[in-house]
Amino acid sequence: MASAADLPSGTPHRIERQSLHEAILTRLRDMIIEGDLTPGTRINEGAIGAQFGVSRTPLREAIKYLASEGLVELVPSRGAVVKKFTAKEVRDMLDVVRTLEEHAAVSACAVATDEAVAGIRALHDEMVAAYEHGERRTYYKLNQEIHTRLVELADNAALSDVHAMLQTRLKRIRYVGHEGEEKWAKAVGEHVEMIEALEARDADRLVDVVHRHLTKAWERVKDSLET
Amino acid sequence: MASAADLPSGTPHRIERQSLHEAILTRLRDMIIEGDLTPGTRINEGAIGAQFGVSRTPLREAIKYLASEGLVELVPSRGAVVKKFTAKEVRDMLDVVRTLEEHAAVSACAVATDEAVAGIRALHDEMVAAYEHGERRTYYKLNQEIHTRLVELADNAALSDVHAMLQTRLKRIRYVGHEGEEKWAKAVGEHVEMIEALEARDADRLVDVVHRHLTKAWERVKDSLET
DNA sequence: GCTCTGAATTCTGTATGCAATTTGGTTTTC
DNA sequence: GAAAACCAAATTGCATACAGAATTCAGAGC
Repeated sequence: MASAADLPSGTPHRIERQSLHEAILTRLRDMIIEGDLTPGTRINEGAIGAQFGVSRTPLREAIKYLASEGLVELVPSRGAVVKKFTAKEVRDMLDVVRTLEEHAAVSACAVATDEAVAGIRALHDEMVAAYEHGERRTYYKLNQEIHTRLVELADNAALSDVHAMLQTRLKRIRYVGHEGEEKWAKAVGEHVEMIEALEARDADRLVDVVHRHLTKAWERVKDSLET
Repeated sequence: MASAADLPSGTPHRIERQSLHEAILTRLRDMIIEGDLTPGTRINEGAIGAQFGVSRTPLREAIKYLASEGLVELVPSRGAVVKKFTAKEVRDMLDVVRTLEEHAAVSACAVATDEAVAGIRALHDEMVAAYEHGERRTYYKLNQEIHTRLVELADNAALSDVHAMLQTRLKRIRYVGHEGEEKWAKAVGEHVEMIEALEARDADRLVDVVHRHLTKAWERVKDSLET
């Protein structure tokens, strides 16, 4: 740790050993997204706290944060429950995500630097490689990352914020939503169109592709919701 | 309170006496919005806790919730600081709000019930009355409420969520942004157009008005930000 | 056998206590 | 006189403690 003290005083990033409630937050969120805590489950503070080896205090703080993110619901005197989303709610979320990404697409074509676009191209190529090797998990992660990056290109913090929030709520659902081979192929095709439109800074075309891509995203997941 | 127990078992709203951290949350948020806690201020848990007459535990929980809402920033080992927004951030937020309200406008014209529209008309008339009496505070509150209701007409929970979040972040800024007489008059004029387009279910016109209204909203507040 | 009742248990909500880090001011040093 | 070093007070972060509400389960009554 001595090296940190040696750095010049105005260093951009500090050491910041993350606090416990922050670590718990990440872990809890992952548990919800990956399905360890299924929707409708009550979060037992004692049990989770024991499992994590922490007291209930920072755990409760993390839960409050998750509540504001919309991943859990706070029920008075009954603690927190993992939020269950109806098919309509998922559709509505995708609707908003689509609107946000379309908006981002327009801004991105206007302000994105070549380096930033090249960064997304790199991720895209990686993703296509993952697709060709049938690595769904890697594909999924890169896919998410590409959409996040596209929004970040717009250089609008508020836009990134709300997009990330909805993306987080949807992660669990889209994570489960494994599409069949031919649907998967089409999704990849749309992504190819996206990156091409972006590289050409063709806003109209990019908006169009994003629109189609997210409209289909709903079709891809909706079947897994009708239980 | 006995009447509650007598209600049939599946009653829509329970008694729900709100918990302390929830009450604190509302109070803290109001303090930030109304300027009692100015941007950049560190939130001293001991002091605020004493002022509210509560311990630090529920207070800290409320702070975590506010952090996720984006009203405060969590600095490791140094607590929470009231978030300071740059002019660009405000502009970006208004940009997203505009996009969201335009989207809401389209949906609203398609699915809104006559009663819901009538409800907004009532608020609108009240707001105009407040304007004519020069009651800026009442006007401001009704104005906010109308925009919230318009978004709610779209019947999209995610849309309402993210809109409310940005609206909350902007409240303090727009609260301060007192416009001059003629700008105020124009804002009211835009609102008249909005309610008329809505009552006519004229989506194109409504989108257009909303677009102009929120573009001007930026012009109305931007001067107060260049300090 | 089923429902209702009530005590025992579990769990949440809040307060308090303690260790570790930060902060502000004073002294020391060059 | 300015900067570095240090010490004391204040403050955050987390754990523990305790009261009150909710849940569970056993037994009584029908």
